[in-house]
Amino acid sequence: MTTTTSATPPAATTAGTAHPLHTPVIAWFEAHARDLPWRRPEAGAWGVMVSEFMLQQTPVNRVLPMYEQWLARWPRPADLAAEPPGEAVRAWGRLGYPRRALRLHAAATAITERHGGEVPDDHAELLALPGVGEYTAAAVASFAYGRRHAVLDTNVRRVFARAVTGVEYPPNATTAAERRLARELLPGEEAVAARWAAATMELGALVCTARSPECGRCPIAGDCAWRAAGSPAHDGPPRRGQTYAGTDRQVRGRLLAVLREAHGPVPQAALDAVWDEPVQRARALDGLVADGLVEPLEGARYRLPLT
DNA sequence: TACGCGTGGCG
DNA sequence: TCGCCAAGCGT
Repeated sequence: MTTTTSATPPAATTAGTAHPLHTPVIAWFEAHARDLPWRRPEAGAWGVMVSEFMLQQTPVNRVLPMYEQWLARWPRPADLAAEPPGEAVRAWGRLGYPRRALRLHAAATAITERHGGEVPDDHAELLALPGVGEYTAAAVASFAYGRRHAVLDTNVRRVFARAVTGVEYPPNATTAAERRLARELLPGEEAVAARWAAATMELGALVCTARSPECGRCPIAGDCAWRAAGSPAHDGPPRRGQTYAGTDRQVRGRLLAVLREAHGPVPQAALDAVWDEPVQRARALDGLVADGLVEPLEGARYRLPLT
């Protein structure tokens, strides 16, 4: 829906890199892709970058309203860079992992200072920005600028693990073999490669999901190595779980929530009220300060960072 | 390499 | 109910 392609070329690629999965996956994408705001032309590269930061480990539905608020308030990198980092943290709301807000603010500052206010289109320059790793650099270059990069996120890794490798889940950490496979499967033609990147991600997000894949709706079910093997259950080390209850993360979340909602300096006593165990509470607060998410003031008071 | 880092919805 | 899961990054 995001483009008006007529007559999709037959998995056309430059070298001998055409692969039987290209055409059905891209055709499926043309028919079923969601109309997400960061996929519209008016989003621009900055919109794509903001969405990618927000989508790091956070579901689309929770990102949508925050994305709209951020783009309305800060339509260009320089607009965000002109405000204190604490404003980014406050506007992050309850999206989680608030260090992303700090890093997005720092990235906006770097873009303003080093790139004339324009999000760079070069993978290496993107990678040099705070909070931009291998995935995000490839995603911005591919989705915003149509460049040819293997985009390996959790969705794509799962699709490849199943369809090509024949296992239910990819390894815990991205391996060299996965990167090689992703490069090998990448269509040779730049515009097709960008389409493929978005299409494989969308297939993983909508059909080839982690918990209950809907193989009946999958355009490549007939070519899927995992199905051909009888959909064997995951075998190997357990997938990395995330602990939360009772951890420092939960304490940090509570402390930061108080600071987000306050608009002046917050006295120590207000922070002490959110967690009764003093050692853990102090450790969590120290961590927030060390991360730059909280600024300590004179007289045992705290606020979101002004610098 | 493995771990720490938020939050909330779903099966 | 509660563990799993969600477009990762930095160290």
